[in-house]
Amino acid sequence: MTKYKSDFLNILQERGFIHQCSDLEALDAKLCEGPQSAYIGFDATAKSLHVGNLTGIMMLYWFQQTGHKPITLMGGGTSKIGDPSFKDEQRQLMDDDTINDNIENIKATCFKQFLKYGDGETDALMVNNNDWLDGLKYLEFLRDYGRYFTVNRMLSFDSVKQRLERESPLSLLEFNYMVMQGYDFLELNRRYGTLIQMGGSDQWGNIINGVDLGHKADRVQLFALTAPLLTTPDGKKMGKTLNGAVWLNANMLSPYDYYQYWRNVDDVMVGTLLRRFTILPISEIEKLEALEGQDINEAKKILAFEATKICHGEQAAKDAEETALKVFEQGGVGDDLPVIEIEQARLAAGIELLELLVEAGLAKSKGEARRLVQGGGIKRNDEAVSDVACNVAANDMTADGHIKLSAGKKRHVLVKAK
RNA sequence: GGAGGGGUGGCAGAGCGGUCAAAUGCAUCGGAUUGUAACUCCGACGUCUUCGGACUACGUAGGUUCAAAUCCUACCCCCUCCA
Repeated sequence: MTKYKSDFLNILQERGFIHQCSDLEALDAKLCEGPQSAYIGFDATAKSLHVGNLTGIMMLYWFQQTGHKPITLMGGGTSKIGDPSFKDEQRQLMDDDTINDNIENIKATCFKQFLKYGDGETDALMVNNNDWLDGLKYLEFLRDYGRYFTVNRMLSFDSVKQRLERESPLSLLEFNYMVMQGYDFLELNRRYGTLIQMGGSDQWGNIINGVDLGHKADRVQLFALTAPLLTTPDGKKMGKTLNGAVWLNANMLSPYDYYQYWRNVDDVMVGTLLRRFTILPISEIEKLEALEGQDINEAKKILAFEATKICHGEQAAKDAEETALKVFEQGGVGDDLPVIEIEQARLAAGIELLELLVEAGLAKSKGEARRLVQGGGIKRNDEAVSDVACNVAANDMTADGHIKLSAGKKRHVLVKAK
């Protein structure tokens, strides 16, 4: 294993964050000179980031921990046009208020746990590229910076090449994204002396554009540092649950579900994930990685706990862990299970099971609920239900004052009276 | 601008007048197995349903037919070749 002089690169190396770097040696030296600043760009199109963004956040975390200044760049300007890479979905134009609201939410629920913001030398900084992109003048921009981008070179980037090979259309707008991202880098360097941009390996081309631009326009050496993109063993992007993305915002995904996401990860991923998304000492991670067979569950519990703890706090992680223990190892219920409240009167009268399943969010439609029952996937108070037409009523209440409904082995909802 | 090919379910991709709610694969969800994993096997997979059916769907809008994803017309979009 290569040994670096800087703490930052050493940590990144041993935790598996280094994929490509424009000039590792020079960067290493630079990091030893004193506090540097590095940035990563994030999307501002939702109220929350998701686990797909976590790699970047952790890179910034370590960056700050090793005595440097992380900058979180929100793509407020670029969000206004919408990300064109999902060209099929009609992209709705987002207004400033929504975007700013998103940014505030993201800062409060996704960054604050990981990064310390402030005015100090190594305090994190939040910027919005709308600040400089919004006022750009097309002609001026083309004249001043457009000359540094050759189409020949832009065409050589993988992201572009793939699109051309697959014969899927690439709009000028999208083609311009890399130019704007490159410009962000230059701008940050001018404003804050930022020398480093990090990101996932898919961002390499975009980042390199900024590096080149810095070199050509201002004669500064900028650095690109990317992390390997995380994929599941079958090559898909990580971060999906039954309900969609794994959000970091507790209002969009409960800490318990967040915990469960990590708890249910593939065996082969555990080591990688522990290194990346926990801050446990490497020596401890190595011990966990050595576990085999059923014992891997222990490693997963620790992964889930640690990952939840960083994102949602220790108490939330403990609660999630406790609920998981009660539900899965003791077959009972826990406080963190989702609860749905039904009016006393309705409950007393009895509710059709299928209807209740839909209300509880365990099925999207009554048809689906029916199929679940027919397939033997529904349980009431841990007893399989086979009667499609049955009702749920007040007398199904357990002594604890709830009815436990389950769809499959992992989805449980508590029905309570209100 | 000219010639040709094509737009089908979350994706890929069959079907080319009735037996098509539409083959097959992937993805997804349940079940069995297990370790809240993976693999494998089985089942489900448009919406509603009094479980008999009903309704909505094959780019968009019309038309021909007892009957259309399938034929015709117009329009929109994509691709290839020529200019």
